[in-house]
Parts: sequence; C-alpha cells; structure tokens
Amino acid sequence: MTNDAPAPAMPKLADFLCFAVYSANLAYGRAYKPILDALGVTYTQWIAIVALWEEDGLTVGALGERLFLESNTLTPILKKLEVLGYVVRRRDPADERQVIVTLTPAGRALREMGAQRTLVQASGLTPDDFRRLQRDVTRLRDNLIQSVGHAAADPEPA
Amino acid sequence: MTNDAPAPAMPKLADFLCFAVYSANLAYGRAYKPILDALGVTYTQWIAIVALWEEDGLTVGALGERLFLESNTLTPILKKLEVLGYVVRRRDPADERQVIVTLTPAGRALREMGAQRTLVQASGLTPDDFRRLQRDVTRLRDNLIQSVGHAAADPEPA
DNA sequence: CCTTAATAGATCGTACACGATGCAATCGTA
DNA sequence: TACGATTGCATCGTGTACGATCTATTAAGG
Repeated sequence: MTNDAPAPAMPKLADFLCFAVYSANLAYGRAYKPILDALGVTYTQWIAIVALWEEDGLTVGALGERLFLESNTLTPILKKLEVLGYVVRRRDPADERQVIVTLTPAGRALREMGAQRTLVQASGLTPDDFRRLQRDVTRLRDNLIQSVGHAAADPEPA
Repeated sequence: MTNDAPAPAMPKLADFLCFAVYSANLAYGRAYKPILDALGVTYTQWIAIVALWEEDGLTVGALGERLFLESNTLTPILKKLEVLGYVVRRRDPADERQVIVTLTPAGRALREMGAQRTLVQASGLTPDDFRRLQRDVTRLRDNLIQSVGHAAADPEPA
C-alpha cells in the first residue's frame, strides 16, 4: 500500500451528477430499444421525426438547434431517413445553401404509431415526479449549455 | 395543409424525459470537454479511472457493472488507458478468463488532478438541488434498468 | 461587377455504445 | 477424468457524436 490516506474529500462515482445523467441515458437507450426496433428506427432517427412532427419543413440547422446536434451528425441520419421513406430533403430554392427537411405521410404515420408506446411506466415515477424531473433535467441542460457558451465567449475566464 | 387537426394528445419533444436526459448528456459532454482535454482523456476513460480509484483491482466485468458497460465497450478503452500508462491489465492467475485492471501511480495522480475541477457551478444548482437531482436521476436509471431486466426475464409480457 | 468574407451542409477521422459472434478457460456431471 | 455447458473477455459491424475541414452559395464592400 503506497497510500494509506487516499485524500478525504474525493467524491465517489455515485455522487457525480454527470454520471447519473450518463448512465440514465444508457438505460433509456436500452429501455427504448425494443420499441424502436419494432418501429425500425434508431433513437436519434426517432427524435428527429418527433421534432419534425412538431414543426415540419425545418432546415438542417434549425432541426439541429432543437435536437442539440450539428450537421455532421444530422446529415447521415436524415439521409437514412430519406432512404427509409420517412422524410424528404430538398434545397431551399430561395437559398440553395439550405436544405429543408419534410416528413412524408409514412413519417407522420410512424410518429403516430410510436405515440402509442411510452416509457412513463418504466420510469417508476408518478406523473407529478415525472414532470418535475423532466423540468429539472431540462434546466440543468440549459444551464450547462449556457456555461459552455460563456466560456467560449469569454477568452479569459480565470 | 393536408392535416388541420394533428391529433390532440401528441406530446412535444420538450415533454419527453428521455430527451431531457439525452440532451443533458450531450451538454455534459461539451461542458466536460475542455477539462478532459486538459487531462488528455475522454469522458469514458475518465469515469473508468474514477471507478478504479474508488475500488481498484476490479475485473473487466466488475468494472462494467459499475459503469453500466459491457466488455465490448470497455476492452478498447482499457487498452488505450494501458497504452497511456494509467492502468495495468493482467489475467487473474486463479482464473485466467478474468482480466484484473489496476490503476498505476500515474492513473492515481490523474484522478487527483481531475478532482480539482468540477462542474457543480456550471450546473447552476444549489448544493441541495444538485444532490436531490443526482438522487432522482439515479433512481430513474435504476427503475429503467429494472424494467428492462423484467422484460428480458419475462418472455411473454403482453 | 468583382473580390472577399460569411454561411449552410456535407465529408472525414476518431471514439464511444452495443448486438452478434468467437475463443479460451472453467465448471458440472456422469 | 472426459466432455458438453457456461463464463469472461475480445473482435467485428453498425450507428451515432463531434472536431476539423471542404464546397457551394450568398452576402458585403469597394
């Protein structure tokens, strides 16, 4: 034993909020897998369809803002969804740099099929706790993003 | 407009707890990036070191239980950490199937360096809220995992 | 009008996650 | 003690994330 006093204030893995979020995300991925397999899409493909149902005809960039993803991640996913027949990608005639993504009828039908199956039950939370946790985690996300933005905007934080 | 009554009870993306967790995880990844870049490791490599600091000499499987990862994900990460000089991997002489992972002094030193930098501030939460959210997200994760385990154990759920 | 800068997507390389599979070591049981 | 089953780790293929870079298009300035 080279160190018999391993520093008193070293937090454990179970105390990390980032690890709770990380591992909860992994758990969600596994819980969603059977549902999404039945629909024939992946998780990221699915949330893209959900976002487009909510607001159709978005550009790749605008969709990325809603999903917190960049074009380098979205482009291959949207191309796959196009091959599957769930979306259409076309250049905006008014600005050929932009690509407008639209749900097909098949894409809308898929969204409606998926709405039948939820995981509220698997979360083991009451509806009130569910909503509260949803709100708190969302706020955490927004705080983190804001702090990253600040760091980027401020070249000399300390 | 082909559909002027788009189903009343269709939840929005912002109402999904899974999406809150998913996007919070992305946000954490970006917030952690500068810190981990300074340490020269990735997030998954980092939590592996944290787990080994907490309990050293774990097998790949036991480490995977703590991190919620399988050997197919862990093996390449641990090999990289070995190349970097932070861990040692050796077969257990008592059971040659198992590989025991041990932190090197350099690995322990890295853990101590990383402990200086935290993101509690970036979360924008009071210490109490931080702990409460950490506990709630952890419970959500465990509930999800249990529900997946049930589904796997029960061949005919419905 | 022409050149330069900015913008929006797309492409490429790296690193996870994870299902499926392979393989060596061990266990269980006759 | 054979030998089939199980276990533990590793390998492979697919699909995200994301930094860096490229290209085409538009905007801005002289």
